[in-house]
Amino acid sequence: MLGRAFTLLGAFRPGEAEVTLAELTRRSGVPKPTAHRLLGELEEWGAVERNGRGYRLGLRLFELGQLVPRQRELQETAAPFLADLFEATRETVHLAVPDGVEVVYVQKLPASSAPEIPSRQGGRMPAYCTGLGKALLAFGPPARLQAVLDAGLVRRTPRTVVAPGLLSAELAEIRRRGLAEEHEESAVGIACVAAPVFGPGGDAVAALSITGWSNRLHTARVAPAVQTAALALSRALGGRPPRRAPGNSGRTRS
Amino acid sequence: MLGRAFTLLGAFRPGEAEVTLAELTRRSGVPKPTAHRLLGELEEWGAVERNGRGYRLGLRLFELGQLVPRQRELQETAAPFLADLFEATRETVHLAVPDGVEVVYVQKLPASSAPEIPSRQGGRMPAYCTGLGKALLAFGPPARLQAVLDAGLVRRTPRTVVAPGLLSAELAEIRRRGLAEEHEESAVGIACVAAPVFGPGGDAVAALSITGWSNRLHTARVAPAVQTAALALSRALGGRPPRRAPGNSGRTRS
DNA sequence: GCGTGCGTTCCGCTGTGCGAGACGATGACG
DNA sequence: CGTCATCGTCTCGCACAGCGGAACGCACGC
Repeated sequence: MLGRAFTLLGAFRPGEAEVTLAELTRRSGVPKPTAHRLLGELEEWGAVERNGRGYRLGLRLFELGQLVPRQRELQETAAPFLADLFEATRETVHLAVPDGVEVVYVQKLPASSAPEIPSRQGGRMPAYCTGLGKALLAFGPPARLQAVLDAGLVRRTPRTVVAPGLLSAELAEIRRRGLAEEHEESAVGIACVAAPVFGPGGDAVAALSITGWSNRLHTARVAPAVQTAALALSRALGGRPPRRAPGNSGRTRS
Repeated sequence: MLGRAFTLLGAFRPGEAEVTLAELTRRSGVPKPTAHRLLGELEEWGAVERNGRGYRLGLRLFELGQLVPRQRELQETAAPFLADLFEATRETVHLAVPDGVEVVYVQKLPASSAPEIPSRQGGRMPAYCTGLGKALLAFGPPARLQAVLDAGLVRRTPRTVVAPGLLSAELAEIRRRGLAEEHEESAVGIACVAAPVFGPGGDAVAALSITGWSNRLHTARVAPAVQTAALALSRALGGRPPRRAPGNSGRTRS
């Protein structure tokens, strides 16, 4: 029963004002009388709201969602750093956390001149083809990358990297630089610079980025600001970057 | 069963990292084996996450919460206006919507020099003793005010208005000015200026405010900025303020 | 060792959840 | 207008899903 209810909740889509009972039944496969009954209970609790024939997700879910520690703690600590980065660059700022083989956007500060970026606060994107995701893969536990490779790499644009060897090599380079870039791998016209944010455990627990038009974003110009903000946020979270392997010939950053 | 699950979800509190099964049982009254079973199902779905003996709300609820039309549509439209107001005043900015006899905070941009304000994004406060709530009562359907009066007015600070007649008179004044103020009615040391935000239907669908220390906030200085932002947001939402009653002797604002 | 509290599992039983079908309302179309 | 399709709402027999007291092993403090 609980699964059925959540299946119904999962049938609501971004950007929709309202959905009818019939449409929810079609999407979820829950029979109409059952869906009708469950929606009635969900409505009692505030998880859905009803307007005539239309249902929409209810405010109670927003309230619950704001209690989620994984986003709340991060968002509270990160807010000033993100605001600073937004003000310094005037480009769209993102903050995301890893979840399975994807990233979940915890915060998005959209720039007014921003391109149509397929990200959304509370939304998900595959990790392997986003700057944020690659930063998280490069500095996360190896099992995270393995899960991504096991799940398979799917081409989303002509520039998506779908060869496991190429991705691994890119992640190694990201580890050397401490920065990830994205050039139209997840969406045409979009570029991004992302840096990992470290928690007390030593792995990247989040990543933050600047996103803009690929033919306009000066990645070299914004990269130091992104990394600065990420390092500052890492410190505020009680984390710090891992030690560089001694044999690395990476450039000195002292 | 669904009610039980939601009761368990409702037992999580703001600011907690994790809660044990035993504590959830104590708070919710759901017997331990039942709670254990339900939490297991909630975990499968991502609504809760587990770490040893600790449970916490899961990312899936954050994702769902970000789909809620009532906050999403408002937040997307309001974000630039709120950011402008924050930058212009450098004080804490709030945006809230009405729900029953309370306001729910949709967005909060905290100022670094802000007092300890008992508000929280996704949190609730009574309407009758908050600037935001009073703005919503003054410009909302009369049934909303009636529900508040029926529920009763409870003193929270020495300055809380608990006489229905005084509250109604204050709301009439707010309707004349188009602005609400709060002086330590919800929390000691806190002052606030709030303005209603109108939707296409003519009633206030939200309110926005500036909040600060009561002995430091120049309400007269920030009030025009608050009202400007609220009127701009109203226009962006396809709404506008109601006509002034012809018999009113309020000051002309042409 | 003992006591307390924890999370996990079991299993008989019952009442809750289920949904095909029926029904009235609505809207589009000829 | 009549017909058809789709909508949301309700019914009710029944079976099985949900329930939770009790038991158990583990951890911790005295």
